[in-house]
Amino acid sequence: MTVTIYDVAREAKVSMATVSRVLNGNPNVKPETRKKVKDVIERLDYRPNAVARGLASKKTTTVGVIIPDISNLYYSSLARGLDDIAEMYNYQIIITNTDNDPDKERDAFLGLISKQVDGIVFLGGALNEETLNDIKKSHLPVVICGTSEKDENMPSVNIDYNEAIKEAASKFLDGGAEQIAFVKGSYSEQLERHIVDGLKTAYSEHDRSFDEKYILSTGADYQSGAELYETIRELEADVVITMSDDAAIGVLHKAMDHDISIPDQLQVLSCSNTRLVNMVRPQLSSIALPLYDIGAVGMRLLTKYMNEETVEEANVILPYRIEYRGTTK
Amino acid sequence: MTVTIYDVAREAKVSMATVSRVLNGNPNVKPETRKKVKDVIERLDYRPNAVARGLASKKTTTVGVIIPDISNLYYSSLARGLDDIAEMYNYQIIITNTDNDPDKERDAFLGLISKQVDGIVFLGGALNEETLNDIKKSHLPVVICGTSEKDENMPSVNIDYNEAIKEAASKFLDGGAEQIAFVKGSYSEQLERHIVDGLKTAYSEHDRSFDEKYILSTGADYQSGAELYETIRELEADVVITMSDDAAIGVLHKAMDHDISIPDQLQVLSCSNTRLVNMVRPQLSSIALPLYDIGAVGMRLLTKYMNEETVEEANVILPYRIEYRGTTK
DNA sequence: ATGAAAGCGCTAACAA
DNA sequence: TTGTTAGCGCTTTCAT
Repeated sequence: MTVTIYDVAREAKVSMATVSRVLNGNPNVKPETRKKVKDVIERLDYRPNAVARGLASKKTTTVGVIIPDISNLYYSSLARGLDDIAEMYNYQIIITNTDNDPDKERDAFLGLISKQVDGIVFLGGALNEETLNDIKKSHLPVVICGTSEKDENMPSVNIDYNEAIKEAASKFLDGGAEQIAFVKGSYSEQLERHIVDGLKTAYSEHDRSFDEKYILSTGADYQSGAELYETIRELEADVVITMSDDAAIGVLHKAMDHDISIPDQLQVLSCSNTRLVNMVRPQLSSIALPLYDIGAVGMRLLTKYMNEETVEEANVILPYRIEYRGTTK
Repeated sequence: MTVTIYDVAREAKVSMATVSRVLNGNPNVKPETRKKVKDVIERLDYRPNAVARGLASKKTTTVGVIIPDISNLYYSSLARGLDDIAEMYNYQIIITNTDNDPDKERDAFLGLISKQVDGIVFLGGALNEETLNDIKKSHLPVVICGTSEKDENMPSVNIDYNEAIKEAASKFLDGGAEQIAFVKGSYSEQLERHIVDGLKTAYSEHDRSFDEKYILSTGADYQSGAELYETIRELEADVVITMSDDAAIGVLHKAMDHDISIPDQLQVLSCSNTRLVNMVRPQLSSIALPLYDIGAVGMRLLTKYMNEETVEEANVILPYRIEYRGTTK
């Protein structure tokens, strides 16, 4: 049979309360009692049952992670940052993939609730309205990483997309770019709005106006990018900015297949900077999002909420860098 | 306050036992009672507390996943397959990264045990001896995916590495290759042995013998591959087989930087076939491991153990394909 | 078909 | 400093 706190108490000739105290580092235990108990714990190879603990204390030391697709480098990089910090604070993470499907998202959320997680991190993708309401009703600590939701009043970690895109677009425009096309993935509307705003600002600062027909919509994968190339050519854009690295590489390769010279005839900039960027030739220019850090900071932020520490800033903005490589002039 | 099974019982004017029965689909409930209870559940928006359930039933419907690094495409592809099947069977997964560090691995395992997971999947990497013993002692269902451990008597899902490498090597040798170098990552010794066996068999079938100095050791990342190129050149190998796609691409790019013509002067074959293979030019030839399927089948296998179904074959071998693309003749 | 009651293994008042 | 005891919210015999 499995050894319980009761066995330890009996062997150490103390009450289970005392064992519980040494387990939880409660200072109100005489050092010699503590030692005695620890010895028995060691001898019996006793390990506390986290489930029982969770039931009694209403804390499970697990946090739920809702993520579109863990096999996507963008999200898994965020997730890795999360997990490292979670581990540091002795939390474990339950991951659920949603493919950005609202139904799956909701199921994931309800599943996590029933598992009594202490908090939830929402990674990337679009948070749908209904889930958002569920979250609010649950009164659970929630942090959103790498995306924005509609009313931006939930704790979050991001970069300043608006500013990043503005900076990039300005530079292209300064360099004489004719027309910038922007390829969005399946991100949140809010995030998209920031980006379009950035684009518009850059244009207007150059006394031009950005036509929304240059906003292209597609999947975040290589194939989607490749398929989009035709549209880009028809639009006669000479710069493409994409959300995902994969899509950027799809565009890039397709363009090269058409003997378009990169970056002279077409410049490509992605917005992720996963390690894919170094694996193509020419190397992909990219807005470097500190993905790992976003995840890590997000988890740290969540621990603050879970421990009811005071949080100075609920909406953390992390710095970005624009890495100009071979696909830009 | 949160609504409990007791509230439902009271409102429905039945005992909590009956509520529990309808919750668990126990047939011994009069249809009209069932309906009454279900109505109340709906009305109160009652959701069972999985922690309490876990404590009472000794089943948590969560499985632990021990993985070297979730931000690695190889592992995250496995993980995605896992999670999809887990979801299908109503399990949730707790993921812990180990970086192949034995200490982290052990901590991860102990953490999962204390969380009372119903089973564990070990994904890739090397399973260290001590953890292996812990696992055996725990009597928990465990499945190993995408790697082999020493005594191959644990349930596992893999491809036939030996055969795959033999086939690939034979083809190179048939094509007049002078010397094949093999680049291993940080995989299990057992797996490595299969691969070296395959290599040796291929050589001996060509009346040659494989010299172990052509086995190169490095990390699984791009940079490691790039750094290895020098060694490969010194060894005068004209074929490189690597475990990871990243490393292969590193070798590839470095070789191209040295104006080595691919595949004429150097052929490169990786062993993963993650979606990176299409993102380099020339496209990377690769032994296609059905990563998603390995994860999915592994999870399915685990559910069988957890439900105490009979398992016909504990060591599943999935088919592989060799995709010859631009980096091989 | 339904209910009563005893746990599951722990935490957290409250007493002492 | 330590022990007693009452739960936490559910499942699961055992009666009825």
